[in-house]
Amino acid sequence: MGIAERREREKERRRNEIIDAAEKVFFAKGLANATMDDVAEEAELSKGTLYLYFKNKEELYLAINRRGLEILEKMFIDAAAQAQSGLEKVYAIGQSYFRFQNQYSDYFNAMIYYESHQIDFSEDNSCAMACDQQGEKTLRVLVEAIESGIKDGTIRPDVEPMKTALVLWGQSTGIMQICSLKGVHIEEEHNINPDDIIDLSFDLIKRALQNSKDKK
Amino acid sequence: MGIAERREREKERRRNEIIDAAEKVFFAKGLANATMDDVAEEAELSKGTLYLYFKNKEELYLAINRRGLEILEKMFIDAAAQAQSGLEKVYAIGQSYFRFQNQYSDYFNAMIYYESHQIDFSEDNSCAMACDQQGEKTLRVLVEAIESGIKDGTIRPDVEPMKTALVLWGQSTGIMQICSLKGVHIEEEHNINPDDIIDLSFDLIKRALQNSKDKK
DNA sequence: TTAATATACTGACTTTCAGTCATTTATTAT
DNA sequence: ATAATAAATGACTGAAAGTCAGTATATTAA
Repeated sequence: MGIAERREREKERRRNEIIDAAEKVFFAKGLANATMDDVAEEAELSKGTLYLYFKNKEELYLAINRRGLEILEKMFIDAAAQAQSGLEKVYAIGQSYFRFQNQYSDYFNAMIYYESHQIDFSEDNSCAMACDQQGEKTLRVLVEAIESGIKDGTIRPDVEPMKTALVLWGQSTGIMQICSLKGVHIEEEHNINPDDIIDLSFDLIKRALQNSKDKK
Repeated sequence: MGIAERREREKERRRNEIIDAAEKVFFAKGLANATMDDVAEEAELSKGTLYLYFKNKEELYLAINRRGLEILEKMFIDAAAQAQSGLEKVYAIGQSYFRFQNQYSDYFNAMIYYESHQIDFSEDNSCAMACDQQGEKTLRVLVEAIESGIKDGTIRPDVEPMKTALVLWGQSTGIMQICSLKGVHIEEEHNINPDDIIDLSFDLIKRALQNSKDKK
């Protein structure tokens, strides 16, 4: 009897429909200004039903963030595949992160939320845990790029891949967070193009990682 | 008649008392879990009075952040004064930022809030504007350290001080944000000490900035 | 076919809290 | 003393997250 299975599928579909609706509403109004009633209306469901599928507003928002992290992972994989050397892979991943921030700015905002709040990664916050896992997967692409760079000699052999990946992730996120939120302000105040800041950031990282003993 | 002046002084004192109370409450409970009624009680004032002194809850929190940025500026100045070369000054400023994050973690959390939210820097958000100005002052210490490094030859002459300062600020904030919020989690999951991540981050920055043509 | 059971959904209700404002209290000027 | 001004109050309002007793729909058993 496939009834239980069908029910499971329908439940999953409904769950995704709710996330779709939540994206529309949260992306249009911003998390703080959007209400669960707004989402319920967009999803053509009652508010109570939302809470059957998601523990609370934050969990729903984290479900959106998970989708963003999945997109980002794919972009990282593509970027790494395109590049030749390990160092170039790392650089290409950085560039793809930058593209993500531009093309999927709403998902990027969800990521800023995720990265700048104390999230409780416990059993009953399934979306938080899913974000954590997807984040690990996404980061692993960068770790592997660094490892390949050490192997092919383009990256200094004395860096620890995991630690370094965490540093690059944190640094890049920090830079793009500033440019995303305060970019206009920086432009007005200092006549500096935020994109230049991001370029410079990646340039500094490249210099810091490259193996000076690499034979060209 | 010094009555108006005395009134002004008393107003300023009361304002500071409110910020003191807000620090106690917000630092103990966190911004989201603290209420304006809590602050009012701690300040031994009615809630209405708080709104005579601060436009809203966010502005009050930003008043706290301004204090944090003032402390940070002093720490930057001290750090830079202690170091010899420009490059060392930059490194020392980074270290002092790290110390700030440890010693004043509550102020640092206020900074995370400030850096990760879309703040409206308009006329009638005086605390937001004050944060912006104080932020500029604090950043200027770093800009000057970079300039002195270019002058004394320890930092590559081809970096633009303001742009570079913004990059270092964003990168360092990003790293410390992660370590502050997800540090325990990183430690558990990867057996990596968050402090090592921060060390590595500063090491990479140093390598990226140093002038290879510097005669020792 | 119908009754019993299980599952999915609803929306009115509760609670909490930011922000307001008519009123009161305190201070200064006449 | 009294009027005028400034400072402070706290009950009230509106908004929104989250709950839950009740309704509707689908499935199974008799």
